[in-house]
Amino acid sequence: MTVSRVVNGSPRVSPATRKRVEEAVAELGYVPNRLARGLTQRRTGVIGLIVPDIANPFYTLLVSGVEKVAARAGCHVLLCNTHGDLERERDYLEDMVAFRADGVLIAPVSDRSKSNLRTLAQHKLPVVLIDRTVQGFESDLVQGDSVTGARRLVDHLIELGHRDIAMITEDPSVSTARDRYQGYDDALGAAGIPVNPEYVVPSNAIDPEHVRNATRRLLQRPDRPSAIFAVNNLAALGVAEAARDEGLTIPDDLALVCFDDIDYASRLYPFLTVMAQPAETFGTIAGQLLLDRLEHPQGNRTRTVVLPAEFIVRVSCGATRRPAGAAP
Amino acid sequence: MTVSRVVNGSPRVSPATRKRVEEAVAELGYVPNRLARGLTQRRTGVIGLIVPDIANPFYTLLVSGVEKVAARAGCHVLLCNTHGDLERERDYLEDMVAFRADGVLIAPVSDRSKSNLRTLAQHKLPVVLIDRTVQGFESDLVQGDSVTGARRLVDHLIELGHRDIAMITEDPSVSTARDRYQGYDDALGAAGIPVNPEYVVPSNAIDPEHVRNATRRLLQRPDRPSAIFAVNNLAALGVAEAARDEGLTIPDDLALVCFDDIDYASRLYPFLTVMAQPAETFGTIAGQLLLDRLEHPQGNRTRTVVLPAEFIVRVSCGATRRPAGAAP
DNA sequence: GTTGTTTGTGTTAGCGTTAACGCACACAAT
DNA sequence: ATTGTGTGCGTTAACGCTAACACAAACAAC
Repeated sequence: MTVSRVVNGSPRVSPATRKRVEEAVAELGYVPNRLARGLTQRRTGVIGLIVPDIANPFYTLLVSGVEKVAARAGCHVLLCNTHGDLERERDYLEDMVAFRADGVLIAPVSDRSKSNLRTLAQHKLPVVLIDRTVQGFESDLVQGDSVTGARRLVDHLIELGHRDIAMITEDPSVSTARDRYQGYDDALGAAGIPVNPEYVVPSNAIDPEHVRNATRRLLQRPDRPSAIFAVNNLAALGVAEAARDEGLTIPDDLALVCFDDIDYASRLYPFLTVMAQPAETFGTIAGQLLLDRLEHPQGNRTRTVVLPAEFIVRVSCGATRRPAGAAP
Repeated sequence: MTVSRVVNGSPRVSPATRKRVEEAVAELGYVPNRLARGLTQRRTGVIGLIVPDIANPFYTLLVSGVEKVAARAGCHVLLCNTHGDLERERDYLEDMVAFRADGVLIAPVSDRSKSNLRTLAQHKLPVVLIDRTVQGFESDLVQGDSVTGARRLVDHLIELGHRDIAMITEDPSVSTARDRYQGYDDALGAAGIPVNPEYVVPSNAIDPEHVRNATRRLLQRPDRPSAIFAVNNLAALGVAEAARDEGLTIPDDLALVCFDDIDYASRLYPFLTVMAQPAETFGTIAGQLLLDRLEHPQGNRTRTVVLPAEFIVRVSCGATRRPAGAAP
């Protein structure tokens, strides 16, 4: 018990005893067992972080942001990668309960994650949703403004003279895909361009190969579009590969814009015109919301933070002929 | 106890009892407490993963690989980001002991991580080093062949006619930096080119801004080099930015090669000539080594796996004028 | 009918902490 | 001298699980 008091810095220990304990701790290499501590305290200092794809630069930065605020608060991150798979998501969420994580940050697979999330609610684990909402599930939330962002991107294409604008999207059960389609639709509508259903290509945006194939088929059409709005960065990557496959040059033969930057790619060579979301900030804010809720568990009202995206014009949309001062 | 037997699938339970327990579990939403289980079993199913920079695409893919094999084995990953900071690394390692992680995968900061790692050895936590060795510390290890890879890259620059070849490197206490310098030195030596110490620029490769500034100074010299070998992908990124700052075009005014690909960047737009290491495989192999050691704790000999890198010629070295079929 | 063996279930103790309380001692106030 | 107030440290029990053993009942073997 006295050891516990020393380790936890309780003041009710005499300096002499404290010193003796500290010496013993140092000599024996004693490290307190946080499992045992978690059992008694009902607090583990672990938070779960669940994302569909760590390797997607958007989520990578998000993870990085979460880790940063967690570390600052003395918390640790259990990282889970669902690969967009609902079952894996369910298992991971149950695991978070089993490990008695203090809370969970999750970029859910889609609206169908709702039943998975109820497990958490049952066990009273605080949750913060990131990037994607889940219809019918209320909780703290950090998201971007997809409708406005998409509108802006497609408006830009229209201003450049494009009228045959396709969208590579993903399942409408994903809130961001829904919202971005809405922005696309709004932009076309405002310009008096009818939506061509053949130009709205559903795909699996988590997998660039899938996008690549879907886009190739689109580009092989006799009435192929002159511009493409990709629902996110990895979809844009698939489009770029498909264009190369088809011998088309971006932006000369095909304009391309998308949501989410691929920052290292853009810094290396400023190619993609994007709505860049502050991915790391998504993570830090979400982390703070969760930590805050851990400190004030009584707080009842759910909070929503909407982060603005930044419109960055580079080469792929065709607005500029080449990147300033760059190769090749 | 009977519940425990049902949950763990022990055969010594009657079907009737098993059914009753399962029904109760479902109805109550009971989820076994893994902290308590960890306490009795001395096994948590958690492995620690410690890297210097999650956001570096190399480590991101590595993390992804580790998570994949861990998940397959029913293990979970505690993710730690040291930002190349020795103290943070020490704290994290101690935390891994505190959480009674079953083992640790670590890409250490440098040779100076040795004392940090001894904490683990004391507590008999299995360790697998990834990417970087630590002088004087024996353990399982997964690494690339940096000497050969660097030699190949610099040989390539020499074949293209370059003689004024600089290297952006990092602290020689980092094994990969040491090895890659060795390859650079070997290549120049074999070509009879003396090493110009002014061309060997030490930098902090974890921070592209730092590299950028160091490279700008290098490029402002009257005898600026015609080619640069960057110790890794993020260093190359700093070089690319510095070149843009100085109004130089890559590869026309400056050739650039580096270790480690930035895969999404390269797929979007094939720019960098690199030695591409199989980053995800680093993670999966390391994970397998650790899991194997968890199953066979008696195993004594440490194992070393060396993974080959792939030499990929793209635009930045100047060997080709433009990427096949791509823009702009 | 005695002696094993197997099967299903219960009991006890212990994993390493800490919350909550207990108690001796010192020191001050009445 | 009595009462109160801290201070420093120890004891007990509990967190939720499982290893190890206990034991009754059923079933087989001699």
